[in-house]
Amino acid sequence: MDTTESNSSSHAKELCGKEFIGKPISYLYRYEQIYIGKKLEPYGIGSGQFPFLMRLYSEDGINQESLSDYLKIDKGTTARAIQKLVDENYVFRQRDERDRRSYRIFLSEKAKKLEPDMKKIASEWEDILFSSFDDSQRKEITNSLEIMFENVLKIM
Amino acid sequence: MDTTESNSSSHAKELCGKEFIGKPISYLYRYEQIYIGKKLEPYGIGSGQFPFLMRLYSEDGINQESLSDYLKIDKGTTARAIQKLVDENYVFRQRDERDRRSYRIFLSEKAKKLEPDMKKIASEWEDILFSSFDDSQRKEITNSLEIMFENVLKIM
DNA sequence: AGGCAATAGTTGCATTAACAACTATATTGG
DNA sequence: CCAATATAGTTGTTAATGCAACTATTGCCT
Repeated sequence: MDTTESNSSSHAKELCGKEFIGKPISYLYRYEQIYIGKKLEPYGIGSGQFPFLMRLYSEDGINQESLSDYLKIDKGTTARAIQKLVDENYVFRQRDERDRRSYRIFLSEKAKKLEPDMKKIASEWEDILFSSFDDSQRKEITNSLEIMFENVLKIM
Repeated sequence: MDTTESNSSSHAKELCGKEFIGKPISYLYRYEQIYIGKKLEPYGIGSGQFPFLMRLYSEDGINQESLSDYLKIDKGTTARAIQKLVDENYVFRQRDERDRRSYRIFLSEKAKKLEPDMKKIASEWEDILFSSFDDSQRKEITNSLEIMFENVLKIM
């Protein structure tokens, strides 16, 4: 990969010798979708529902707004993902009597039984990503990614 | 792919107390799409065309298969992205006379003039991601992400 | 030469996701 | 209390993307 790039700004210069960081991030996202999607096939759901399910394992009974806020996913996308989870009997909605605009989302028994399966899928994906790193590097990288996440949050 | 019980369950435990690595990766990908998409609006193209344009700045005249291979993006997606770039006069196709199945993709003068603009968009995004890191950490993180990319490549 | 597998590209279809406009409920300020 | 505003959720539209089926060309093998 020997490329000669013209660098007409100080910023462009940084990009010259190496990859754009967007490339591995895009790749890791897209292939996680494929990997998780395949693993979820036997369960009748898709990769788009996975983050919501994982979030509910941590905090059952929260509403769609909270899910959207936490995952930073559009509330329309959240509405449709939850609908699919309802259709497949992974969660059910319950009107919040304190605020009748919102629904609280609860895991079904079926979903609760599958929690170990779901967490195993997540951790196996992590094991692939980190297969060449030791636990200390793993922590370091995870931490760096979360800081980058915060850096973007600050300006969005 | 290693899916042994001991390995994954020990890591599944780690998943309990902290974030799934997929969360920041997904976020960084989705918000890059939004950020780049907005920056590209004045140019009449979308975030989906950006990686192809960037790749062509490094290696002009390659074919769609090479673009797909390098970016690890489906060839159907590549076909449609290149079509949009053709429609907006950023690139043109030229039949490869040595292999008439393929087209070589070349940057137009318009695209060449905009190379500094495009690289500036890319590097400004990187500056946001890395805003709390020094150059050495930046290199370290970039390198780690590329290794994770390779780790996934190995098994896909 | 003829046939068959591989390669390059296109297109239909499905999923994920953002954005915007909309409904319904809640809250706040006169 | 009512009007204006804010919040929770839904839905239509669009873009990016992967997969699979298809066409066309190439190259290999007997």
